[in-house]
Amino acid sequence: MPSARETELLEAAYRYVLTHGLADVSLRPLAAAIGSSTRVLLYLFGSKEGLVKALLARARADELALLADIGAGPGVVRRLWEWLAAPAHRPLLTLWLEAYARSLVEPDGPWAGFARATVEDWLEVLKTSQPEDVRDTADGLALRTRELALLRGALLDLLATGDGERVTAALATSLMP
Amino acid sequence: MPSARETELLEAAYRYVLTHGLADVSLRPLAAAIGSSTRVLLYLFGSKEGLVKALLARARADELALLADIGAGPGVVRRLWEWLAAPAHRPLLTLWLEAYARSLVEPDGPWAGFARATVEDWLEVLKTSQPEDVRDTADGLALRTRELALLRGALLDLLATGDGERVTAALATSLMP
DNA sequence: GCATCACTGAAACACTCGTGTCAGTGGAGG
DNA sequence: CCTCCACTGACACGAGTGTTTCAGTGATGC
Repeated sequence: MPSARETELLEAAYRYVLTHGLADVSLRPLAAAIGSSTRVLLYLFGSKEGLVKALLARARADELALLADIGAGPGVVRRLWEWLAAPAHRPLLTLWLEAYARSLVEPDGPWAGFARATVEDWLEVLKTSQPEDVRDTADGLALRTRELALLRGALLDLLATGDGERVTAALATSLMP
Repeated sequence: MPSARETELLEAAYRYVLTHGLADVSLRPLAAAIGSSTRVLLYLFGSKEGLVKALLARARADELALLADIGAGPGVVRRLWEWLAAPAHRPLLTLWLEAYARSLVEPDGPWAGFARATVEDWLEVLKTSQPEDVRDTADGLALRTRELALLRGALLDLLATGDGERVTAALATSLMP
């Protein structure tokens, strides 16, 4: 269990990487920005890898909190998209994509399994939102995989172009129950 | 116009980054792996940034060659997906995703505009594949944006899970003309 | 009062990084 | 032959990296 100071610094570091990216973060600038020192970060998190792992877990916690908040049932896709498209969430989602890509390129290290884990998290939510009688059928699996692909692909487009209008219009047919 | 030696080394470096990733490549290991030296890479490409830019352009050339090859007309989505799902193309696509994410995190530098550029490239291909009477309508734009999202989201899933069967099944309804 | 413990500061270590300097190669053209 | 020019090797420079060592703090609990 983390100490008070540890969660405090983790929170500050999390805010830092949301705007600076996680890929090429380095201890000294990070420590300076959050009013700490490399010595303390190393003391609390053991190593840089430990810190990155903690930050990734922190980001995942945000994601899981969202999924719990969204709930299940009809209209999930619409609610998920509304959340994804909100400008306030863009830094988090950019960070998410960064970690996703990284975990594919470098399957070892702190990133390991991140991409696969989020696919499964989301598929699970979509699954519990399906009517019971299709949940365990091949059609059900195909349908939620398709919904996930649509959301993620739309997100990619949105993050690159910022054109929320066009992308939301493209999803419109899926957003009507 | 690049010299013979330059394109030769670029090709070798391209093969290297396809397996090692582009994000944290460094000159010395790269030079050693392709039988060159940092001195020569710097001489030919001016700087590391120049080299990265050349590599990014090289990857994009692969992508554009594909798009030209696929052609236009009915069945594009199916043909595009067949190409995306081919295991042989996975390194290229992982590299593509890496560059995509990077260009969002770090809008300056050699990566600039990569994400936006590929969105436009692909939308263009999908557009010329649409029947003329919808090409310039709002519906046409929404439809191809949707197709692109589906393809890209499916690709994300595939790269993370490797589960080509499930993802292809999810796309099935879109793959039938 | 004293020991314990979480935390912190300063400085150093052993790297790796991109890049610059200076000196050559070898072959092609005059 | 001699000159030019694309290319290459060896090495050093300054900056930045994660990590370690050593030496403290200040508060808490006995």
